[in-house]
Amino acid sequence: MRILYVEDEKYLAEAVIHLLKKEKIAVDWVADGEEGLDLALKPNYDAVVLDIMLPKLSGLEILKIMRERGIKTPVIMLSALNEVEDKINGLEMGADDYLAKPFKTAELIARLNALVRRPPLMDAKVLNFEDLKFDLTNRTLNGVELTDKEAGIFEMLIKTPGSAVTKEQILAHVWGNESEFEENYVEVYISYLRKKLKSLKSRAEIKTIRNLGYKLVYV
Amino acid sequence: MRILYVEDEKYLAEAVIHLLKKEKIAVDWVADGEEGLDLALKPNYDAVVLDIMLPKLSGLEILKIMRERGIKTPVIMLSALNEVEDKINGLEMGADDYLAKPFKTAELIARLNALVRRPPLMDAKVLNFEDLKFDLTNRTLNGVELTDKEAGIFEMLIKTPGSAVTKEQILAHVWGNESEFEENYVEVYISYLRKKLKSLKSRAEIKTIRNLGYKLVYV
DNA sequence: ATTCAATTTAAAACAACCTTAAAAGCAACC
DNA sequence: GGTTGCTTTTAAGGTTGTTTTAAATTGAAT
Repeated sequence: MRILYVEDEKYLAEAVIHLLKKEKIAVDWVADGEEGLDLALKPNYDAVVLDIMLPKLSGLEILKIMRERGIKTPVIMLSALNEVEDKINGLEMGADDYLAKPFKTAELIARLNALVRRPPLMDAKVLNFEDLKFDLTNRTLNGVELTDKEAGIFEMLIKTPGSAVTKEQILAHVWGNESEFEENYVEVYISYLRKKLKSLKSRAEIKTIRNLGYKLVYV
Repeated sequence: MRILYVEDEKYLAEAVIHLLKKEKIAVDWVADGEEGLDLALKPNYDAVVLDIMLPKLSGLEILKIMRERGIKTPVIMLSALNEVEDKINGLEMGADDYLAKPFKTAELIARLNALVRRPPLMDAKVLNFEDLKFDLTNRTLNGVELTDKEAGIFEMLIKTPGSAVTKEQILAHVWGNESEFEENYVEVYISYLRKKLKSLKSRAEIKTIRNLGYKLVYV
């Protein structure tokens, strides 16, 4: 699960992020409303957590614009000390849940899981495509092991067989916010994945769509 | 058997825990409702014992949220002095049993055992995997003795042969609530277990899956 | 033909993991 | 009650596999 967390209190954010990571929840964190809005408008997240009091643009405004643009990503609002009015405003504007500060991170995790409708832990998932069987718990593809990043990318490809995934989506999902050389990361790992697919003698392969991205196809 | 016990009366809790330990029941104890909820939402327990009157979040609320989230761990409710209404509420909300305070710890033990459907004592359980025979009652693996922690970890591995167990799952199951250095505990004990497996000349071994966990495999 | 995107490789940097040993904790025994 | 022996925790250094970086090569499009 990947979420966007817009929060201006640095220390709080760091603490929360640390705990979310332990739950295998990847977090993109930004500290002001404008940046938050930019990221929230991209369809890269399973959920968005918005503080209300923020520099430049409040959480409520972000939410409002998101919904106006038709972005349906689930949103959890955070606000200090039970400001009831905010709560009402938030829920009316289309927030999916609400959490009063201070909150327990575990409570946030629980609500995130509920929102993303994923049972709290463990699910021995296996994804199939033609002659491929991708086991998420063991991170193996037809028996051969994949590394973290390989698995992250392959999961995206096999979940949308036939339709393309952009490099930006891959970067966002597997790496989060990063700096230089980003696109090459994906290229490198696509190369590794192709090598592994070939070693499996699978008839599936990763097809490049120039200037767009990649997709998994069956030849 | 591992249980979660949420109780704000410290001295009562200590007394009860002491007696449960004698029965080989491992107990995680927390004193307030919020912490209780956090832990109750994880699938780490064979049963949960909830006092009703608690700071921050009542036992009934914890139970309610647990069931909403689909957590099916058996729950025993505790409440002072036959508050009949609480009893009814509790059972309606999905509690599995109910005990009025003050109670005899032996009574609690009996109900826990009943709930976990395990005959009061003795069960000569033996888990097998390829050339390994792990005897839970005297904690021996092909004859060699394992310590508490070694056995706790090995049990998890041998119960899910072929699929990986994460360090977090191991920590939760074998240690419960803990603080610093946690991950290293697991690493140290995996190392000990490997040493013992080698001394047995078993063809089974513990495989590391980087960034994910461990699994038992046969070479 | 030239340019820009994508591929591939290999080395360096990094983080996860392993191992060991000593310290601390605990329980059994005299 | 202190000694003994065993388990668990703490800590640090070494090892290995993964990820990042970078640069050279290939391939597609105008």
